[in-house]
Amino acid sequence: MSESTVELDSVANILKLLGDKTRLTMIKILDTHDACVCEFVEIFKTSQPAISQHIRKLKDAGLVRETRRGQWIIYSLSKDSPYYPLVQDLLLHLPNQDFRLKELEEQGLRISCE
Amino acid sequence: MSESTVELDSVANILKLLGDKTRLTMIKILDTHDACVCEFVEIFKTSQPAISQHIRKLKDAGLVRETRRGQWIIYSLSKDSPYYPLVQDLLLHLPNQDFRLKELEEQGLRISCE
DNA sequence: ATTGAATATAATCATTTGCTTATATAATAA
DNA sequence: TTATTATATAAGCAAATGATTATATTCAAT
Repeated sequence: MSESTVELDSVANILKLLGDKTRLTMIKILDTHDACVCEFVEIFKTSQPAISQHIRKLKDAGLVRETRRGQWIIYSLSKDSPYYPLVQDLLLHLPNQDFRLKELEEQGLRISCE
Repeated sequence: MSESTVELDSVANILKLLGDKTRLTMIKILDTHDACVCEFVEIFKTSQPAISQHIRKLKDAGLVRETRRGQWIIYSLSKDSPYYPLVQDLLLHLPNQDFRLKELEEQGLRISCE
């Protein structure tokens, strides 16, 4: 069969991880654009530590990987995760979140990280 | 497009709900077989109130519906839920759980509810 | 009517979660 | 070297979660 199944317990963990509005939105955004912590801070109007902690969970689960670029750390979806296919299927059911990055650009806050 | 997207917040809630080993297994089982509380009690080797409370959450979210049959209440997937397509996609990534019902039958515990 | 079986609900409690504040680290710029 | 910016980490705390025990409800059988 073409569907790759994974351990049920692991899937439950992934779903718990994505069962959070902030993290789910992050992943949806990262599906189309890499981003840094400071951008998420703006988008979610919350504290930097809060964002860092969300990101760490996603990173610990292997869903996201980081690349340092100067003083910024750019986060992106880790496409080689065994859960990537599952996550992709999930994201199809979510409305596009590009408007959030658009808002940032209008405020001139997106460029600040590049 | 053919994909039906739903509110991101609602999806986060559904994922949180399914981000629990017990509930996720329940849904996977219900995808192929209706079941009653007493069967889940046997399968998960946990207390009856614990199972009832899990079921209530699934019911409150509209993922599951109940049908009384004598003294038993039979639970089944609610296929008209707006989240049914999402759930179906999810379940494809999970290993089959039929062995759990098979074990029940071998112990003669499945028939007890019919 | 009474008993028993299946299920639900309520109260309680320990654990987990997600935030906050405060502080540390790492890279850049002056 | 010192200051600044981006990010991480730690500690503390309130709220949410999932179990347990005890009790209520509902239907069936006697």
